Amino acid sequence: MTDASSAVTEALPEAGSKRRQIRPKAERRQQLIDATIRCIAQHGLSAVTMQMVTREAGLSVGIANLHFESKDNLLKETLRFVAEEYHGGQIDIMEGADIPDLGERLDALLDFQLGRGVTQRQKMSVWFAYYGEAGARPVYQKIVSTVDRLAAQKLEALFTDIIREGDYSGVDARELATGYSALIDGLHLGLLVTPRELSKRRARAVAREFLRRAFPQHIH
Amino acid sequence: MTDASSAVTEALPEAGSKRRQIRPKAERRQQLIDATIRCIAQHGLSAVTMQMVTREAGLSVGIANLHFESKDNLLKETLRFVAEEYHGGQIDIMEGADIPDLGERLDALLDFQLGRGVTQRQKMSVWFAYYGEAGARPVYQKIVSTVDRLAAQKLEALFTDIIREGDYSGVDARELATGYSALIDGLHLGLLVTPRELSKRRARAVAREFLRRAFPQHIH
DNA sequence: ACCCAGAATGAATGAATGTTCATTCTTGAT
DNA sequence: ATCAAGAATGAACATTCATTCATTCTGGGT
Repeated sequence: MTDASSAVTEALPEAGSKRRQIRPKAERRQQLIDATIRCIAQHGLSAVTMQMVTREAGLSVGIANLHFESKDNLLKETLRFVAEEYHGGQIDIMEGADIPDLGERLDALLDFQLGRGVTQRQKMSVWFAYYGEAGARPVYQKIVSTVDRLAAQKLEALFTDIIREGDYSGVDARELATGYSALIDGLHLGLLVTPRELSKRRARAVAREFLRRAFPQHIH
Repeated sequence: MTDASSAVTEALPEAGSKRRQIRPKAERRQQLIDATIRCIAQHGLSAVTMQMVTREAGLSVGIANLHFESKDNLLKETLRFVAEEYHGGQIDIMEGADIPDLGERLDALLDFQLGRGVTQRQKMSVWFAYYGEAGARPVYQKIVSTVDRLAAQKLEALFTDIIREGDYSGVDARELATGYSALIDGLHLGLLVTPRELSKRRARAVAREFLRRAFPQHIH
């Protein structure tokens, strides 16, 4: 994937560095997308303005319409980035030839899904902000559906392998994959909306228990 | 709870009935909340305007600020209504002395959670639109948390009873309740965002399988 | 040293939105 | 029949926001 941490060679944003910098298109795009993510997380999707985003990025308002054609497009591209980052990470692990043991691979998947990177408030906020609008905006539905379908297929394939290896009976890989995906989504929701009631530790325990119940030989 | 179907004695909205009607405060409030729900579902939370809502309700723009002080407040009260309707319905069933058999009570709960009333696109859209903003708006978090906590307690109590009755071992009621709640939330998300991939029928099958795995004697 | 393609800026513009309030209208009590 | 309380209206206002574009500035090529 593209490098998420964009501010590598960039000077510190402080110290009145008002000097205008010219950077390649791709870098500016990522810079604006990152700023958009932070703004959505902090203020909510419905409160995000172009001025807010460009100020967060340390740029002028005109630049956003230069690299993206409109606010709508910037939001769309931001969703695409988050969706691909999340699902791409999942898929990498599920395909993961680097982890031959299937049980360990499951563990790695769970770690990714409920670990530091994904469950950061920022990313979760963005994720569900778009879900909230998805009912009214087919564009968002399509973006999420596309990456989601691929991830679902990979998960089903992984479950199928595990079922074969463990000789589990009476288990439908497809149904189980649907359930597991829904469970993870629901736990993310809980972490976002009621962090007092649901700790990250407990969320992992719950997800792990779900897997253990289905694949007792592979988990623990 | 308050009567959700408000338009009982109201005349048909058609036929140029431009005559001004004076109605009690509570009725107008509900009328506006209902209109808000429809608007959020159709256009998305971030696109909802006061003009849109009042037109949908067949009223003038001034009326909204008469009964609610502001748009913010109208949205807040709408969330409160949806949250209480959903969680209230759940709690009624879980406490339900009218269904003595615990297995049947579980079934009734599942029917409610994934049945017609709740999974209507309208209600789901509203639900997740607010979840999306919850990260940035503590008010929303608080409203949802309050009702959510009570429902979680009732569910845990029900699971505890079932575990005792079925003599199930190695099952933690609290953890299982967290998992089941998360699963239902995740299935709602799936139904909203990827209705093509997840049918209502399959969502119910998945949830049912989760319960059957935990309480085999009580489900089927 | 010079130049210019195009990256970056931000004041200006016009459209949209939340809120107000002077006015009109309805209804139930007298 | 009359009246007052207050419910309902919608034009007007002030604000905010997305978008534009004339202008400025930068950095690599010559």
